[in-house]
Amino acid sequence: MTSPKSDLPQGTLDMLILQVVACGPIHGYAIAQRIQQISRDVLQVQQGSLYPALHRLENRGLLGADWKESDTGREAKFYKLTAKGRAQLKTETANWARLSEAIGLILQSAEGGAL
Amino acid sequence: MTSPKSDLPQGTLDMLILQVVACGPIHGYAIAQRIQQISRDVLQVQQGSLYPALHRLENRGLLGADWKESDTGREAKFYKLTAKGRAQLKTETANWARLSEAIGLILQSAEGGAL
DNA sequence: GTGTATATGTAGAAGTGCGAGGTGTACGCA
DNA sequence: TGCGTACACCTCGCACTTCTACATATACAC
Repeated sequence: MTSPKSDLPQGTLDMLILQVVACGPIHGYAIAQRIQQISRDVLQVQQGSLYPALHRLENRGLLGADWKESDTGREAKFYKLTAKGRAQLKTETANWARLSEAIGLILQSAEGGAL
Repeated sequence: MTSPKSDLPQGTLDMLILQVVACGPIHGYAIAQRIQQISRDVLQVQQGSLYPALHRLENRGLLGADWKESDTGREAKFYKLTAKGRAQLKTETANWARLSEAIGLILQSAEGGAL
C-alpha cells in the first residue's frame, strides 16, 4: 500500500504506447521508462502488460519494428509508428479527451449540489 | 464499429455510480439515465454493466439499498451511499484526478517535443 | 391485447492489465 | 571467480470488468 499502485484504466495503455512511439523510434524497455518518467512515477507499465500490448499493436499494423543496437550496445527492437498507427493515435486521443471531459462533468455535477 | 462506441475505461463505472448515488437516493435505472444525461450522451451505461456493478458495490458495503416506490408507481431499488462508500468515492476521485493528469502529461509530452 | 417505457436481473463472451516466471548479455564489485 | 544488478526480450494464466444478448414483470396508451 505504501508504494503507489497505479493500475491504469483499460484501453489507455495502447494510446500511451502509441504516443510515446510517436516521438520517434524507441525500444520497448525504454517506452516503459519514458512513461514512468514523464508521468512522474504515477504511471508504471509492467512488462507483463507492455510486451503483449506491443505485439498486439504490431499485429494490428499500428506499429512497425526493427532490430537495432541500443545505446548500451545490445540488440533491441525499435518500434515506430505506421501511418495507420498515427491515425489510430489521433482517434484514441480525441476519444480520451471526450471521455475524460464527460467523466469530469459527472464528477463536478455533485459538487454543485443542485439536487 | 462505425457508430460512436463509447466503451468506458475499466474501473471508472464504479466511481461514476458512486458519484451519482452521492447526490441522493436513486434507483438503478435512473442512474444510467443520469450519467447519460449529464455527460450529454457521451457516456452510456448498459444494463448488463450497470446491475452487476450495483451488486458488486452493494456486496462491498459501499452502497445500501431499499425497495421503494418510484415516481411512476412501480417498485424500484433505491441505492444510497454508505460511509464506506463515501470514503471510497473520495479515494477513487483523487486517484482518477492523478491518473488523468498523468495521462495528460504523456499526451502533451510529444507536442512540446523536447524532453 | 399489442407495444412501449419503466425497472430489475442473469449468462456467456471478449478483452485487458497484472503477477510471476523464464532467457540472455554486460557491467561493477568483492 | 562469483554474485548482484541493470538491461532487454518474452510467455502463461489469473482476475476483473464491460458488453451483447436474453428473460422477467408492471403500467399505460391505443
